[in-house]
Amino acid sequence: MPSATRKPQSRRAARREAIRDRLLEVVQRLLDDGESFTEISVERMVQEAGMSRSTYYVYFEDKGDLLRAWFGEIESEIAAAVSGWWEIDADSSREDLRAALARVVEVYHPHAPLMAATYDAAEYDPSVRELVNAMMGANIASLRKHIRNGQAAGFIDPDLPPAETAQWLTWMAERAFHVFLRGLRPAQLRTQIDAYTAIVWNTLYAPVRTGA
Amino acid sequence: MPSATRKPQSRRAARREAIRDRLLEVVQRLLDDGESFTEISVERMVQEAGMSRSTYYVYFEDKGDLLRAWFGEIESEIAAAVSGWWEIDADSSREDLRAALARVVEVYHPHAPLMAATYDAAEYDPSVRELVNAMMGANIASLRKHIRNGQAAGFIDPDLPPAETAQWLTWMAERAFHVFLRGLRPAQLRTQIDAYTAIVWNTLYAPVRTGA
DNA sequence: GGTTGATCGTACAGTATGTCCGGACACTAT
DNA sequence: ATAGTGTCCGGACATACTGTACGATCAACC
Repeated sequence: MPSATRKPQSRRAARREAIRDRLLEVVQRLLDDGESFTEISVERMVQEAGMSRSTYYVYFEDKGDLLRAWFGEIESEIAAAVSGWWEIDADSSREDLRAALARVVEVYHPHAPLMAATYDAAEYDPSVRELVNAMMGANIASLRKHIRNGQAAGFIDPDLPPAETAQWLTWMAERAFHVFLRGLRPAQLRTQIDAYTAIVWNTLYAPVRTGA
Repeated sequence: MPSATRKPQSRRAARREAIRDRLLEVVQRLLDDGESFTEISVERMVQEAGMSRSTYYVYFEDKGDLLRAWFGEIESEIAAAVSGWWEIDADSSREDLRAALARVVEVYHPHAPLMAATYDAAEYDPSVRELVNAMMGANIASLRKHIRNGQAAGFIDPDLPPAETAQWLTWMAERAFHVFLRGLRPAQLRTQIDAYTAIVWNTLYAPVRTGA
């Protein structure tokens, strides 16, 4: 009998992580082959990972649980990358912005397929939807705050409506990351980052620079 | 017996349209209640429209066929609205741009729920996916051409990479229309159109104006 | 050698999709 | 009136996927 003090949860949690990673690898591969998460059945997933379906349901509540387990871990990594943007201020150059946005793209890029799967699953799985909405909400709120600060400090176009502009720009990035940056080779990202930088720079920061 | 010269297809086609509209009304209502198209079963749809499930399959191939039938008709309406944007040139004011974009938003807005459903169904229905990709591709190509023309004519920032910028801006609009403009009352659209105009104006046209 | 934990196979209920068919009903031409 | 035609309904069916349950198996470990 295992002692009551030795928590039995930790072994199980570790096992869950191992299985999760094994499955995510399979899912990633199937996604790269052009299938959507909705089209991938648990049976298929589990079979290609060499595991029985019943084992899956030992560790995961349902199909979406796999993505939820992954999302929780990745979220902070993304948030850390994005936070570099908020350090842009009156003293920053366009190159500084480019570096900050490039970092976001580069951190996001390897996770694009699974991220897209998560946004896909959000369409029919309410608990995934909640996660996704929370993340987007947080990102939008951060950018809105940055815009407000920048307007107060005079380095962001004062004519922009902060909340709405934050919404448009944040969702723009979301689509870009999931739809057309996905699958690009790192070298091909350069021009995409150029375009992203140009849009953000021209929209937010350029108007008050050329004017000054 | 109906004469062989009197095409029996026309009656059927008309009937199909009538049924399609009846069903789309139901779907629209369910979507407005916060459900996603994936979550709505044919059974439910058909039942709330007071029709049998077998009748549905007389007129439609599968679940996605309903959306495909609708999408074909609506596409040209959208395309017509967007084409106003391409008339912006060196002589146009920011107000002209705003009017053009406002028209796009206003034409799109009432169709937002069904459009979102179509983009949702694209995740698991390949033939819907094809339609959606074709439309986005066409829109992106139009904007890319506009950017190229504008750069040649000197009224659009020459530093922008045309293809990539077109991609980012087009997908930005897609998300906006489907995700957060959806459900807004017409009066609430004003500030959103302001933000949209500001982003497009600052990105494309403003840089070469303040500079000149 | 017996206990434990992890996994497997299988079976089951529930739900959805798409197909098929027989019957009911109305309209219409003869 | 009646037979043909178009339209719809209800139900049955095959298939597929989800999530749950349970007994069997196998390896590790005291």
